[in-house]
Amino acid sequence: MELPDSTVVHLSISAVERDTGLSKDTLRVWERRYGFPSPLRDAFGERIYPLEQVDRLRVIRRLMDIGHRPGKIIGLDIAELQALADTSTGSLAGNRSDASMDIHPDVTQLVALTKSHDIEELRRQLGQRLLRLGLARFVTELVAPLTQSIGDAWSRGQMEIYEEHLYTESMQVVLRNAISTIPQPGDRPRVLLTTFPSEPHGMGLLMAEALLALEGCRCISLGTQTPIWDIVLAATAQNIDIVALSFSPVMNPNQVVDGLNELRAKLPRSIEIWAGGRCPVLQRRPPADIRVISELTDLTKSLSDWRHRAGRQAD
Amino acid sequence: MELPDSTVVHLSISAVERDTGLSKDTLRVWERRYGFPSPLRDAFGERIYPLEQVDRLRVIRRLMDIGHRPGKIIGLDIAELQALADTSTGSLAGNRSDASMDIHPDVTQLVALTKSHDIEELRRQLGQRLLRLGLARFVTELVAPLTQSIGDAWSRGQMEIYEEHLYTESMQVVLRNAISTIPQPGDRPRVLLTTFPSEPHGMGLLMAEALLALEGCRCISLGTQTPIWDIVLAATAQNIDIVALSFSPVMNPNQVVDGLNELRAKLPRSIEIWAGGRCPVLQRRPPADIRVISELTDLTKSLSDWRHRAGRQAD
DNA sequence: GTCAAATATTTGTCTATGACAAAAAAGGGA
DNA sequence: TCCCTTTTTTGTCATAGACAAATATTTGAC
Repeated sequence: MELPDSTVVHLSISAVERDTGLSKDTLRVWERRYGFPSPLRDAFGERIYPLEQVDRLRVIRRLMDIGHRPGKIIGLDIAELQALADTSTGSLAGNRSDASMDIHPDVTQLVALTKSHDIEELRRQLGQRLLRLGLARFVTELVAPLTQSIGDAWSRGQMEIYEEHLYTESMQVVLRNAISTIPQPGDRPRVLLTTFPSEPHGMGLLMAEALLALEGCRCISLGTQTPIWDIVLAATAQNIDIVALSFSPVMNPNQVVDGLNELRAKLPRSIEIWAGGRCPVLQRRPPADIRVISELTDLTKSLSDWRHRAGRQAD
Repeated sequence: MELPDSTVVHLSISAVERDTGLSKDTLRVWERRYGFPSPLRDAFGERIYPLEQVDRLRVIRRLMDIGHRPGKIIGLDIAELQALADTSTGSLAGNRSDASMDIHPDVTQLVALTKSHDIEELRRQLGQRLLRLGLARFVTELVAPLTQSIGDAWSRGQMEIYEEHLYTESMQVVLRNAISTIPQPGDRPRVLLTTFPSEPHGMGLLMAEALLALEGCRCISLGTQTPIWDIVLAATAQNIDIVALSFSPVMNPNQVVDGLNELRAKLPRSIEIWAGGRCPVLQRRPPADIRVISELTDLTKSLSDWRHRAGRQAD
């Protein structure tokens, strides 16, 4: 894969923030404390980061997402970082000590297919698996582990972001299609699905929507990135029973906890908040009065619990 | 619509940044210069913003998006701001002086339907319109003006963000479904569709994808928010002819221009960049070597131009 | 009067450095 | 091994000054 030689070899601090997800404050304080990154300065005394350093920052960022601490890894060079990425799995950082639920051969095959960039074939294969398994099993047994494998591969540097985007786009098409064919949706509970403003990943929402709709829930999806106040407005206006939120490992832990607390404070107690997704902080510091859904399979359990409670209240 | 009384009446500076889209730097410098916002301080001396001020900031932000300048409007109170929002249309700030292409009655009806929150009916109506008009006319004559009307209504404060999300979600379902039924996609040009990392709106992409696919393009969509470097990687790996980007008015003008220049520098000259969307800066300062698509209808024109050029080169 | 060039103002983002709370790691005893 | 306390790490907040780029205003020519 031959790439064009870039005339722009340096990035401004805001470009680096955009490309690495590290805030300007963090970039500056790292420079002060650890001596890395060590950007050059332009004619105005402003930081300009060589591409090489930006790449290293990206790798560091990925390692931090799976539990490494900056102070320990920031001094390592690219090769050492890569070695670390290869050895460490997502099982650092308090991920539930799953026996990694032995990976289905289909999953490895589909990961490989994603990397081959043959989108048509990928989409065809996904459609075929969907038909074979049925939507519920397709979601729990294939989509969930596959999405996680893709995420793991990315964090190990074995997959580019754009490849993840290609996968996500294909899978979304398949899932949305399947969801829209679910015959007559039920009436209760009314579930509002969305993510916080800093969470752009929508796969979790689609998986949840599929399972909930199959169980007869009325799902109202706002898509991704809804401001907290608007979640409150939507929940009250739509007479919602449950607000379901999805979090990916990339989300800033503080934003997760602060956001959930803020939302809990603003929503009436009668509306439940369910938080799902592979986000470490949900396990480590689960906020009060929030139901944390660790596994997709817990969703149906939580749902029958809700129906049980709702039934008793109605009596 | 009765809302819960919130126990949390103050927000931290990062929460305000998240909810208003104004950077921390901007919030602090406004306070220094204009005396607004004027947050209280918590026990640690950190800013805490009353909800009332956050609301005012949101209105100010909306007015700025349509061309007002902060210095002129920051002193106004909520009522005056609202009055301003009602009078000013999107025609400030160098929007092409369209005669607003007299609004189709369907559009006003569908805007009203969106505000009524009857999603099922909205989706049904959209599906019906699609069948009646055909996909191409549906996109150019209905989706485009409707989406703009929704955006205008939002910037006038007549529509909440969550209502916009409900609309977007419904329309996306309809459009994606329609796109997936387009029979056999053509082969060339190969078009990569995506947005920059700070642009979460995906409607423009879907509209473009629909029109391009109808014209026989091979569309490869990465969804929204792809890092620039990954756009480059994807374009080269997928043997792309045209990278099509979509921009909404909310995007920061600097990020638009800087991003386009960066992308242009990193992509081989043989790959074209097409930039579309109702983003004022695209008209005011169009970057060099980028094709700006002002109107959706220009898309087919640009496409035949491309085919003409490609044909000549092949000779 | 209109239009273009020159000047002035506005505005966002950058700089630097210090401080501190919350999270994580390490230490100490049952 | 587990729990509680102390220490270290780390991100984010604070202040305040600077300046370029964008926008508005004035000047001068026609």
